[in-house]
Amino acid sequence: MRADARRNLDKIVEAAAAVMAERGVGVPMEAIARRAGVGVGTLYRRFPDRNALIAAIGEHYVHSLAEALREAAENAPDAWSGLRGFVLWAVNPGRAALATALAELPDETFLDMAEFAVTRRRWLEGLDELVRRAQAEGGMRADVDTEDVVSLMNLFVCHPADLPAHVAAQPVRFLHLMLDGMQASAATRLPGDPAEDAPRV
Amino acid sequence: MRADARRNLDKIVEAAAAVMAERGVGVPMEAIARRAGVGVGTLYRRFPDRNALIAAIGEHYVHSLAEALREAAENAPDAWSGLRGFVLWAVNPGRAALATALAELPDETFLDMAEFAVTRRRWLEGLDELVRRAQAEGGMRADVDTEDVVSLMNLFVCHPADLPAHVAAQPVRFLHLMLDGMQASAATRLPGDPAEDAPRV
DNA sequence: CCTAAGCGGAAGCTCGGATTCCGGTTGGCT
DNA sequence: AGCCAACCGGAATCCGAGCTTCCGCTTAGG
Repeated sequence: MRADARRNLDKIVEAAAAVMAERGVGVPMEAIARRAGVGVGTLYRRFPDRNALIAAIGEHYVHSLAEALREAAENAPDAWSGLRGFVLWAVNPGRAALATALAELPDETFLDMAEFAVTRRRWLEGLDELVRRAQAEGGMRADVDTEDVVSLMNLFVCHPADLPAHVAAQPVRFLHLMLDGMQASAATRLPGDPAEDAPRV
Repeated sequence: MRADARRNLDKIVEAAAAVMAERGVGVPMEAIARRAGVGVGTLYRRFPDRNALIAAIGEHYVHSLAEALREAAENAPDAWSGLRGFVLWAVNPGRAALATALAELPDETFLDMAEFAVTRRRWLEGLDELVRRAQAEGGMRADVDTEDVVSLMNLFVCHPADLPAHVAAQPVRFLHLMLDGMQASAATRLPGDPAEDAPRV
């Protein structure tokens, strides 16, 4: 692989991550190419379709998530503030924002990316562990689960262009509100609790 | 206007509200026509473009919001639970969900709908009043404002199809989380507070 | 200096969705 | 009952955004 080709590849992945974070995963290929400063031809030579591109970005993304999570879990004074800090970091619009798109990608896309799947699973497990710990320590309400946390992240992260203007302007503000709602001290009864909402026979 | 034409008009508005609530404001005109059980031709005869349709729905919508707000404000035991009840009601996916689309409509659209603008303003004022009251009574944290509440509603309401699957499946759950975060008892420091975040000179 | 790898971006294609239009239908008045 | 203007449905047409290909030109690297 020639040196310039290599450089372009990096520029493309970086640009795609940025543009998709800004305008959603469905952004025109040409917009990505333009941002990367290359022609669409170059883009297509490297990535036969959008999914390949998403998968490539996802790989970077998940790695950085895993890294940040590890760091948060280790350095925070307690599990809940670690979790809070991690989510705030991860949703920063500057980071690539692809969790939902990744989740929706057909499995075939990852055929030759075994390592990626492993990292992803490990990340989810790490998050789950941190959540449980935060709950055990009493910082986080017990009726919220890991999947809720992931959804919360996705809510702000996946289609920034479609968010109401005020939310898009300061997503961090709303993130704080949500996180505050996840605190143990905020707990009210949440719907969807199987024990409570089961149909009475 | 012939009686059947009148009936169709109502069916169209109702269908459009439902379909847009489900699939976003950009949903194909044909989908609306199908749901209403009429041909696209009929749709276009009544509403020259999408905006006219949105405005028509918006009128209904705002009226029902205003009504619900009034009721909540009067009947709830305290302002905060009234506000909470109102938001939970308003975000119910069964209701028309158009606030964002309405806000983004060009002003020309409302040229011959003076009454609508009035209702809308009055609704906003009522909401604002309820918020202030909830804060004064100590039920709601003071660093959240009316605009935040509106944005929160929009967040769940505007493009349901684009929400992460888990959120879409039980939006009420996330709504509760957000509302819990708005309770006075949940308050942590929120970013975006001008007094605190002003650049230090 | 040579050549194969690599590049850019115009051209053509696809397809979802908007919009038109007209032959057939029907409400409602006489 | 009979008439006709209002109204309807939906096939046909139009349109443009975005995808994908392809080839003549450029350049890295030996």
